[in-house]
Amino acid sequence: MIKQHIIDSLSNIVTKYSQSKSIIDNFNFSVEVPPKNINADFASNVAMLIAKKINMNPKIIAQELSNIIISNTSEFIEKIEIMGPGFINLKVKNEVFYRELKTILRKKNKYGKSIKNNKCKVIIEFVSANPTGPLHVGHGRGAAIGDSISRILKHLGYDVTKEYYLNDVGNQMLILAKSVEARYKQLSGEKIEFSHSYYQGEYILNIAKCLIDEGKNINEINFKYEAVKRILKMIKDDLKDFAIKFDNWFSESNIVNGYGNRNYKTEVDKTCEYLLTKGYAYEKDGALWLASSKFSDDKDRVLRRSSGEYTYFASDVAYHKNKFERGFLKLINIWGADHHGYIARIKSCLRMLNFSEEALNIILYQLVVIKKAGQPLAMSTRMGEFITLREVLDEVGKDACRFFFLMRAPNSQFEFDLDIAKKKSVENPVFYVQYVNARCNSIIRESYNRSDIIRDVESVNFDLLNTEEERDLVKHLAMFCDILCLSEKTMSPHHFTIYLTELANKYHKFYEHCRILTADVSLTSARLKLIEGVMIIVKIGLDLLGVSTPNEM
RNA sequence: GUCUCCGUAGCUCAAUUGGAUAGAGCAACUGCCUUCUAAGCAGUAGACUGCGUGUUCAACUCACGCCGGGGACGCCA
Repeated sequence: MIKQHIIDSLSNIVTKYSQSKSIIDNFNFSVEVPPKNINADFASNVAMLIAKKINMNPKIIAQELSNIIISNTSEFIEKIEIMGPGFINLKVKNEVFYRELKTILRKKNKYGKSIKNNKCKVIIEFVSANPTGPLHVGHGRGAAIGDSISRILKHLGYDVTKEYYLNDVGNQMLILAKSVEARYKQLSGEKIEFSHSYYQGEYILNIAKCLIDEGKNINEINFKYEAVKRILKMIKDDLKDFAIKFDNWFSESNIVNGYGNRNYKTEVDKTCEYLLTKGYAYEKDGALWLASSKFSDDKDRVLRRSSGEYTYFASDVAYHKNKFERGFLKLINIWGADHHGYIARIKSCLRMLNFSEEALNIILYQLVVIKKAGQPLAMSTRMGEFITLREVLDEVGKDACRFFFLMRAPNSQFEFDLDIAKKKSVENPVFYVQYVNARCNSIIRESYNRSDIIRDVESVNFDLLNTEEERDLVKHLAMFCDILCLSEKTMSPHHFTIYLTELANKYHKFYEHCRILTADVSLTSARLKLIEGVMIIVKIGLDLLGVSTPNEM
């Protein structure tokens, strides 16, 4: 957390400085890594912000500030320069970075763990695909994002629960049951038409075949039960091979039908009653309406249909209420962008129920466009036209697939060109990063043939790591925790794929320029420690993405 | 029509949330393996950041308006 340390030190200085100018403002200034052409480790824009406030020349302010900085932070700042319109550029002493490297080596895979010291209970809900068909690539993206965010939050110290919300009630279940039943009858020789409103996918046919093979009488078969059971098995298998494990599977039928006792009021009953008594809901045309337009929604929504059945929306509201009641202080939902119109509705409802709407954090990911033979494919579960996650997993493997999904910010839509993914699988960026670990490992193994190496962290002379490549690499390692915090702030794991690719690039450069195993024992020992540090960070980083680190490639 | 997201190199995407000369990978071209893994490194080429106006010391980033693409607007889930 070198950057954070600099921010803290600067804050103190700025506060005193502005008091001397009788300004009250804590200036939301930045400390960033400057562009390559600038010979500094960090740069701050604080002088320009102050200058604007009191209408003075930013360079003069920068000069005054830097005098104070240099006399207060001499233990870690080596040099200050004022450049451009008034940037304060800081060169940090090498030993500061070496100290951070030592911390990495001491803490190993616990490095960066719980730096936020926040044990807040968080529930993150993702995938939640309807059990009417196998997972497609869109679900895969949501799965990769959700799982990676939970890993990041866990590493930061949060108490995270991963949950899958299972929509196992409603119309779609009826259609599913009928679809399987129709296929079953066709296979049994009945000449019936297969409605275009049924699920067209081949998996429906396969389920029907299985049922035939089991030889049960048609009257004994509960088609809905059999279909959901089998599809759920497919989904769970796919997730398992995608290295995703949920802590909890939450069934919508619990909310709608209760937990078994039919006479008992269900959660959705209670939620709707509450809204009714508070005047947030009203009856009209035989249906129960939510007055969501009084909040941030653009119109009112039906909670209970005139048929007496609850809408999906009603059970979803009760479900979110249930999450709060289970004691979660922070709710994260990973939704496909097609749900965006839903946010205003659910948030306005949470306010009516007296829950904090800020506690609900919804991350939308743009849908994946699949391209095959240069043509974008239309996706529709019902038509059976979709690329399954399974297909992509089989083609490119779990690691490449996850890394690929996580290279983009959730909010940017991207094209998944299947032909490229298949053909270029070996040149996927994930291998570039994994290769770092394989190369490091090979050297470490080789080093065990020598008895003169200094293995103790405290006895190694890190000052010997003084080439440009080494300093660059150590500096990049020291940025790890900042990326961790950034990923939390933006709720996006893609910063890590970028960070790791850059780290790999710096490592490979180092590898080309610096021979590690040489006759110089002190230098060899220091470089081996640097390699160990790289391996630790690559391992933690890839772990946060759910990608493995093979020792040999 | 209303809302929303996106538009950056030939392609797929970044840009530390307003910072300095906009970066990677793939594709193309040129070099580098009898020493720790060439799934690598070095180099060349490739960008009017869709268009326009504005805000300011500073705009890919913010505001407004166009153009183009995705998505959402059910008593479906």
